[in-house]
Amino acid sequence: MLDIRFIRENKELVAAGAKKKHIDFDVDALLALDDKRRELMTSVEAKRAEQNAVSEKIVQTSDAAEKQQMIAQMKEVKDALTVQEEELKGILKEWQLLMVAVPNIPDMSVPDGADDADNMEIRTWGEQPAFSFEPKSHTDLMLELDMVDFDRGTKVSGFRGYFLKNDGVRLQFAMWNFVQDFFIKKSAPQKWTPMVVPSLVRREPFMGTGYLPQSEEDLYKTQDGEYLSGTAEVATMAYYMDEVLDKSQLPIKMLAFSPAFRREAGSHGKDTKGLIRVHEFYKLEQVVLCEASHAESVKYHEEVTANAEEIMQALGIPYRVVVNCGGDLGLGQVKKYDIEAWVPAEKKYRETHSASYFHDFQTRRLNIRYKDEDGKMKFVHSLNNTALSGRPMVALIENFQQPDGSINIPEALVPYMGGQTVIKKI
RNA sequence: GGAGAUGUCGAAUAGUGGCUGAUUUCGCAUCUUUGCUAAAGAUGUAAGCCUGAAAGGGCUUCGAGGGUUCGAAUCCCUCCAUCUCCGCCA
Repeated sequence: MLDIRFIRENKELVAAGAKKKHIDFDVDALLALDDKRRELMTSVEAKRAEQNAVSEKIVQTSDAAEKQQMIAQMKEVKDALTVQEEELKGILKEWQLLMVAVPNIPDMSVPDGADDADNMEIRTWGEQPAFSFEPKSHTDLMLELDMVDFDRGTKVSGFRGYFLKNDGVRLQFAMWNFVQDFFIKKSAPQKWTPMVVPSLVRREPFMGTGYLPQSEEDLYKTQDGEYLSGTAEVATMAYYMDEVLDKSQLPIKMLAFSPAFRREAGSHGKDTKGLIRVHEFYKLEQVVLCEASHAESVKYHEEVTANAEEIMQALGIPYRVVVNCGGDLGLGQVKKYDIEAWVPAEKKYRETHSASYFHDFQTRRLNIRYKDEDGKMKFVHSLNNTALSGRPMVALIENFQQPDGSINIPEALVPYMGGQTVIKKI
């Protein structure tokens, strides 16, 4: 959400931002409604002021007749007030709906474009492995090594269901532990706080982070009205919801682990095999809250991106970084980098990390503030990036496969695998 | 699942229809006194919105949302949270 006063004063900027994101939004319609809202509000408040003033007189008057007369007079004011309040309520509802639909303004450095095909590669790291044989997919490799069971996964859980097994489990846990230690070592000068956060989350945090109301169909919903979140970002961002932070606490860096659930409503035919696109997986997420400064946001955006790159480098997974174009940005995002790992069987880069910053778009909705030196309350800035999801393991398995179908363990993970250096058929 | 209790300004607390946007204590900030500290005293101590060049004025907020009333922290309803007891499950 943006500040209505900012929108009023910068309507061209807001309109241009929406256009760059390829989001239809009529700023003039919002501003017209806002004029109506303020006009009605002024009138309602004047009537309330009158009511308050006369109420005070009613108390002070001892003359019973005069009192009765004033009460009668106030009844009329109240009736008129009720009518206007109803009208205002309707307008406010409509206004709220438009307000949560206003897209945040993308950064100057975001390239133009309609969708992910227009994202711009800004750097690559690592060598795409040159295989002397036709590389297998992670699906085949894992099945042959008994690391996963999709058939029973589907039987038990339904479409896209899976069981991780044996070395699949050990490798996955090794990766969690490696990444967690990576951040613990990173915890100077500012501490990364490891957290395990809920996936079962109320509606408000989804509204606050910008996943609702726009993406309702992508979320699982319980019969009690909560939703299952697709990323730990939702609960982690809401941790400080409705709180006023001390400036000395900033930046707050959280490393949050949670299960992630995705309905994949719009991608029924895509990636139907393997672990690339599943309904349920686990995720470690970097979430940062910093002071309200563009420079700070940019600084930490680069930092959370660098963290993910360092992890990929330590694992030896070739990747590239793209800067997402306007059309591929979410409603609240100012700028986003995707890190995409090389997936040999597909001969493609596939997204493994998504680093974005939001300025105060999320924190305004979530009401997370701090008091600045000038004594003013400000909304903190927020940003996040994946630390590790299930996908890097897919890339790792395919990139490290050997002619005999075994998988070499990257050196960094060997200690986390109890000294094991290779996954092979026994 | 059943029964009951509670939710007030950073903390604790007063407050059962108008004189309460709200008592008191602590905390915190500034100032005074002081060789320094402590102690004492004085003053202040929310946020949001509307309006205004500003000064200022106004509105809203006592867990949240509705309702009753000319008027609600106070009465009624729903929800949320916490606590106690019972049941159920492990």
